[in-house]
Amino acid sequence: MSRSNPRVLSTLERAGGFASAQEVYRLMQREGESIGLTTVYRSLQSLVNDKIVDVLRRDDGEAIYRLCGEAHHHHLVCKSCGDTVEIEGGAIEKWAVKVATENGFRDIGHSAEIFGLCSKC
Amino acid sequence: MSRSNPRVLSTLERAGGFASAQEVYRLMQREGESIGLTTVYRSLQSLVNDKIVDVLRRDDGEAIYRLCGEAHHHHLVCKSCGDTVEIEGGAIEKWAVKVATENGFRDIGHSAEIFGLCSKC
DNA sequence: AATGGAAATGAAAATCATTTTCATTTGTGA
DNA sequence: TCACAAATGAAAATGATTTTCATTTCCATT
Repeated sequence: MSRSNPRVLSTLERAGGFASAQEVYRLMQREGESIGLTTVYRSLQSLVNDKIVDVLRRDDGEAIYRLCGEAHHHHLVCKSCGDTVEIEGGAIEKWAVKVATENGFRDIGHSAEIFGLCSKC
Repeated sequence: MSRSNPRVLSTLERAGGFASAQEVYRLMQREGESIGLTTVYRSLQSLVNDKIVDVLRRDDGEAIYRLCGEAHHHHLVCKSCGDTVEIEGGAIEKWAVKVATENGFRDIGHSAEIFGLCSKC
C-alpha cells in the first residue's frame, strides 16, 4: 500500500477542500510542484481509505474529493452564469437520516443541489 | 436530434427498469437483437431528455438508467446492491424554494439523493 | 559511509465508459 | 421513382482512472 503524499492533501485544502483528481494535479502543476498524476490518484485513494476525504461524483461521472469534517454544505447554482452560493443544509441532513432509517438504510450520505436564475441573470 | 429506438426502452423495462447502457446493449445482443452501442446510448439519452428515464451514477461512475414515474421524487439508493426506493420530498421542495428566494434566485429546480446501505446488504 | 530491502514515484500503456465522426441505410413525402 | 431528412452503427476520439514496471528515495542495520 502507498501512503498519501502530504502535498496532495495540502493542495486539496487550498482548493477549498473540494476538487477532482485532475484539478488537484493541474493546480499542483501550475504552482510548480513536481508530481505525477498517478501519485495524485494514489494519494487521494489513500486519503479516502483513511476516511480523511470523501468521494462524490459530478454529473458527468468525474470523481470529486472532499475533505471530511468540513461543515457539510450544499450549493445554490445559477443556471445561467454559474455563480454559486454555499448554503447550510441542516434541514436536509435530518430529512435524509429520517427517510433512510425509516427504510432500513444505514451508513447514510446524501447530495443535494438547487438550481435557478440568480438576481443578475 | 434522434428519436429513441423503442427496443431500447422495452429492454430497459425487461431488465427490471434499471441498467447501464452497456448492460442494455449486452442484453440486446444476447437476445439476438441487432443494434449498435451508439444507438443504445443515443436512445437512452433521448429517453432522459423526454424524462421517461432517470440517470443515476454507480459508485464507479458508470451511468445507470432507470424508468421512473412522472411525479417529482427523490431516490434512496443502496451503495452496495443498487436497490432503489422512491421517496417523497415535500420537505426538500420547501427548503429549496425558501433558500433560493432568500438568495434572490428564481426559476428554481433541485436535485437530491440519499445513499446508504440497505437492510439486506 | 555502505548495503539491502521496502515503500514511493511517475511515465507510459492499458482499460473502460462515453461521445464524436462520418459514411451508409432507411423511411417518407412529393 | 426521387430526393432528402432522420436513423444507424463501425470505428476513431476522448477523458478519467488504473495498471505496469523500472527507477528512485528512505531507513534501518552493518
